[in-house]
Amino acid sequence: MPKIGMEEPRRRALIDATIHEVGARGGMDVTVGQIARRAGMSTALAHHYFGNKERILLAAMRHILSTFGALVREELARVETPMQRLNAILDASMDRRHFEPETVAAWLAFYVQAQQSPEARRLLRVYALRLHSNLLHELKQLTDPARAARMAQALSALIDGFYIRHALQDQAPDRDDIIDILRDYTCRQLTETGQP
Amino acid sequence: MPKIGMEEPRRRALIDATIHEVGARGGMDVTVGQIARRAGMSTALAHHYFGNKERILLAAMRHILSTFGALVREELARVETPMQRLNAILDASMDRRHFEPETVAAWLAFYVQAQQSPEARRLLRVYALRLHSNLLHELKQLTDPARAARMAQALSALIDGFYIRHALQDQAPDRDDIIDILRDYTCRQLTETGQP
Amino acid sequence: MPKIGMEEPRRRALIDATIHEVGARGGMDVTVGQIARRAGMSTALAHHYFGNKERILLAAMRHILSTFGALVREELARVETPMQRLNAILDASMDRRHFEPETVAAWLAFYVQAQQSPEARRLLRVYALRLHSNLLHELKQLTDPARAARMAQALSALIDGFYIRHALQDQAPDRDDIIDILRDYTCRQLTETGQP
Amino acid sequence: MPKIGMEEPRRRALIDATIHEVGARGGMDVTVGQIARRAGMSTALAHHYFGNKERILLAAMRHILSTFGALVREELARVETPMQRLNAILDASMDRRHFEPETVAAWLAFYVQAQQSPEARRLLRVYALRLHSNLLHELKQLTDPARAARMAQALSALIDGFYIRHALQDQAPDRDDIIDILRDYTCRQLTETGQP
DNA sequence: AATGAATGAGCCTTCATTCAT
DNA sequence: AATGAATGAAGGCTCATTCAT
Repeated sequence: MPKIGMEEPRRRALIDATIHEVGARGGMDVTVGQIARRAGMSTALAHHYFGNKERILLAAMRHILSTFGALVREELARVETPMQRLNAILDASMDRRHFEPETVAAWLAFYVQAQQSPEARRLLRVYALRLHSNLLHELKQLTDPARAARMAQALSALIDGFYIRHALQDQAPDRDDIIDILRDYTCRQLTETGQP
Repeated sequence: MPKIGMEEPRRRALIDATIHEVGARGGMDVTVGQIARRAGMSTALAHHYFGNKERILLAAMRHILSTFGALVREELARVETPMQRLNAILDASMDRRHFEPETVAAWLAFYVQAQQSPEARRLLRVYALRLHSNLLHELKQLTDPARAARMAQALSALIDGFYIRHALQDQAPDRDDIIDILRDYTCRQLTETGQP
Repeated sequence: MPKIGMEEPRRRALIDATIHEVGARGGMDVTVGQIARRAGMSTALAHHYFGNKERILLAAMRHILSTFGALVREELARVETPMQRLNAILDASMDRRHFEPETVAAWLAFYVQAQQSPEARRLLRVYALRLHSNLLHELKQLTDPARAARMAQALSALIDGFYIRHALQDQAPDRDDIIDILRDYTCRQLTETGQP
Repeated sequence: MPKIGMEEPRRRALIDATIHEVGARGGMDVTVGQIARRAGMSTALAHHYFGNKERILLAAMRHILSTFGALVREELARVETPMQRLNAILDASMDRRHFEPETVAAWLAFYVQAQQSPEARRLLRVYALRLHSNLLHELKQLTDPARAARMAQALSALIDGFYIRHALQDQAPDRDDIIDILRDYTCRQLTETGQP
């Protein structure tokens, strides 16, 4: 009985399965078979919908990044002042949902994948750039352009750094401590005390 | 051509080849064949010396981490005051040699590998712990324990964060800018303008 | 050419090919490639249906043993008296079909395999036990329990002994002579001329 | 320090190691490396002494068979009458030394090997022939030629059959029971009670 | 006499991908 | 829409054998 309009749910199921599987295995060395099985279909169908493995992986990556982007946008929509908006970005970046082990592992795996796949690289650049420009936009209203730029870079690095560390080390600070550190950093940078 | 005492040079050649190959391909999905070919020997010989692929990979990882550790120790040996030593750690962490594209790629790949291989995980933890305790040791002499702890975590994250970003994004700040940011961060943290 | 329901014929083809190949080569050192080629398919498909080499070999062994068992049962169904049934077992054991060189070689190879594979050992034990209990059941109705037991053991050993010798030596007696010897043995044992 | 006159002990060590290794692993799939290691030398040396693997295996087989032959000869030297000599052959064939698990396994493995290697086949034929003619020689003095021939075949088969069964099945009768069965068989055959 | 070094060939197994139904 | 069938290609690993010392 040929079902109709199955394309969307099937694609979703495959993307979800990919993220779970990549996360569970902790790397990109997942097989189409594993993904398809978890998604409850045959490998042939997976290929039917995505053409090849790389495209499945890219779709999953795109999904993770767009989820992240949506979350930031959502948080930003709620607040007004630059300082609030800055904090909103940081909060969103540290949202609990990103810290689910599977997501973290998938994220890290995609980082590596990006070195081999130009398209993955492009996607990651888009994410990095957007985070950077989001931060920069708010920071520019809070301090001079040079410092704003430097802070945006530092905050981005902190976010990625904590993220990656969280993926591997039990001794990494937990989410609340991280937010404290980020707030403390911005706070001190914005407090005008010229370095002697 | 001497036919004895080949073990050491062969192992070295394989380790170097592994790092280059992992770096060049940007991931752990290198074959023993590729490594062996680059090291100028047969795959059988590679297996003869290391037993299996994982052990080759781990040896390469161990080499990278110990190189990193040696560099830090070397820099630390040159200076005296806590502040100098702190800067020495940061400088060493940002040493140009770590930023050769192949090394960066290998480093990143090892991070992923660590999620699958307990031994890789252990190695990475050792590195992270050592960096952290090195930083902490100096920071404790410069500020109160709570802030020292927080700073050590932040600096570790910044280092890893910049490192990972450097691996992927052209727009990542260059080494000198990174050092500026790290210095600026520590400087501001250590300048007593306490938040109430 | 129908593309569904291929599993059964494929498995059969692989089992047959295994027996032929093991028989032709005279040992278990057959490769999956050889088996698959003879069965007219790729090695990948062989693995698809059986999982791994050992399972292919075990399936072949199981097939040989169950063929043997079926033959005995078939012969037994035809006759009535204990003596007839005893002879039926001996006849079936010496059936021409078991003496095809390939089957003999495969049989022998399985005996060796049994020393390494617990499952193979189990299968062979089941065969030996069944033969023994079949013999014993009839013999008990023809003589006292002690002698029945001893005869069952002797006949089993004779069957296996002739079988193995047939596999290797041209000078081994042929099937009819073997049957004569078996009959003569039972006959004399059952004729009451007790040793004092 | 080049040792001299090492050839003999080295060869012996390799032969012993082969038998142990084949017996321990229960098959001919032993590697030259395993044999050499157990014999306490390098694989290169093993090749130096025997040329190739097959020759090592054959030497081991030859050793087992000649040990068997020597034992029979030894036993035969001790007794006089045909009946005593017949029993001596049977006793020697069932000697405890043959039933050490390693020897049994090696024996069985050689049987299979014989299907692939003409030389192994030849060796085994020699053994079988010698056993047969030994038996025949004595039996001819105890009964008519036709029965003697038949008995020789039956006894050979019984010996091999019990041997092979012993290798695999716990339920096989032990050595003493086997000897009882063999004696009982000959006794009844030689007792003149014409079959009706 | 003895061995570490070295390799070519081969085997089992996996996997992405295609095809016919 | 969906899948079982099927495979080519490749990868990790083993091993008998050779060579130079």
